[in-house]
Amino acid sequence: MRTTPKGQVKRDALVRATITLVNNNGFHATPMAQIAKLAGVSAGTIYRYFESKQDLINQVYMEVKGAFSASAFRDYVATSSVEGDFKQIWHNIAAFKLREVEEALFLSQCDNTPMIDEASRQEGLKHLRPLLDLWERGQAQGIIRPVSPYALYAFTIYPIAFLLNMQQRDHYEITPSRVAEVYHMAWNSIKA
Amino acid sequence: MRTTPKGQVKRDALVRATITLVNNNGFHATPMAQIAKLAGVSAGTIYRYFESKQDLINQVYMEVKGAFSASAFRDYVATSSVEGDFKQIWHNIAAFKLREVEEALFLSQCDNTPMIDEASRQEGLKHLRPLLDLWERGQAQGIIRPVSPYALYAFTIYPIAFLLNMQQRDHYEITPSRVAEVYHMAWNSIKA
DNA sequence: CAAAACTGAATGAACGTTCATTTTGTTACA
DNA sequence: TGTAACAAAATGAACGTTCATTCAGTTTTG
Repeated sequence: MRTTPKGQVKRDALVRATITLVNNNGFHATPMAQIAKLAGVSAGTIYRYFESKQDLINQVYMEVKGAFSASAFRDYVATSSVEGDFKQIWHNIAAFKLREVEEALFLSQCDNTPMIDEASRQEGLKHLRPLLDLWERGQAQGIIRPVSPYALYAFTIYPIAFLLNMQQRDHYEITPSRVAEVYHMAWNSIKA
Repeated sequence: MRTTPKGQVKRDALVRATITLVNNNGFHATPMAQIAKLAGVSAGTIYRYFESKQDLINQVYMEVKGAFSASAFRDYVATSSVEGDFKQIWHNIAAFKLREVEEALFLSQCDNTPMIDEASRQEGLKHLRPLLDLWERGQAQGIIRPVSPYALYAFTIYPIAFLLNMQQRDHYEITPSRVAEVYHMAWNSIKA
């Protein structure tokens, strides 16, 4: 039995290496040679899987964003409780960021720098549809503040990225009880 | 009468050019030659004012951070009202970010990437002391949630940066009435 | 054994930084 | 005030390095 399609093992190693190195040094400060080395692969091999460095980053971004969204909406089926639904999705997102720290830090860097094409960025945004729908529903019911989804995102999801960054720099530790506390802060900021 | 100390005019031009170009392309993707060109200065001249590219970024960061803090606490004197004090500081910060968009975007990029030394970062953090003190006071009075200052920052100041970024990408427009709304979201998230 | 995958040295472009030279500004002196 | 001597600031071509990418040759796979 083969669990990993053979042709993907080097590609996966390259994706992993890219995430790690970009987190530590930034995109333009990490040479292709270093990515290849950490992946245990020759420099030229990268170009068998990716057209260029930019293509590599874009693909990694899309994949990580996909994994993130899949986690965010895992097992999600809309119920009659907007707050319950939101709580579930929010905790899914928080859990992903705590579990897949490297992936989450990578996304945070992508979303805050000019390293990703605007096109790929737009594409990645589409995955958030279910959350936007939920928010609209909550607003229609007068449960959630009637403000732009960007404002809702800024006060519920974005702060998690900040806290994760601080944890990474040893200024903050994210414990389970703190997660609950942070959730309440998020909900209080957007509830009507 | 000379209003601008002659020796600083080229340095200022270089600082401005750095901010603009780093915002648009990122640190490692903007060559010194380009910075020089936009500043209307020869490439070699940069090294009369800055030791290296890294030194340039660090100095620009510290200066912008200083201007930011000065704005944040302009005319601030602690009163007996924690909420009033917070409101003033928060609006000072929001006003700075709306007025000095380029500077604010630059800071946001610095704070979210490995482009600044951890030392400079720590140094810049010190300027926030008055806000941290205010928060402690509010917590002692039971007015503000007893959580880490990083959590308070994540839900009050950090979201502004996100909204500014979205405005820059034409996904959101920050109007005066929205500022008031966003303030309430911030306060609701941290009030006890 | 043919095709596909992989290698790593080679390539050329781009970069940060330096420095010999020129330009601009200041001082000294008649 | 005009000018010669000096100093400081600025220039931009040149240097050495680093980088993304290519490709001729080698190994692996089926």
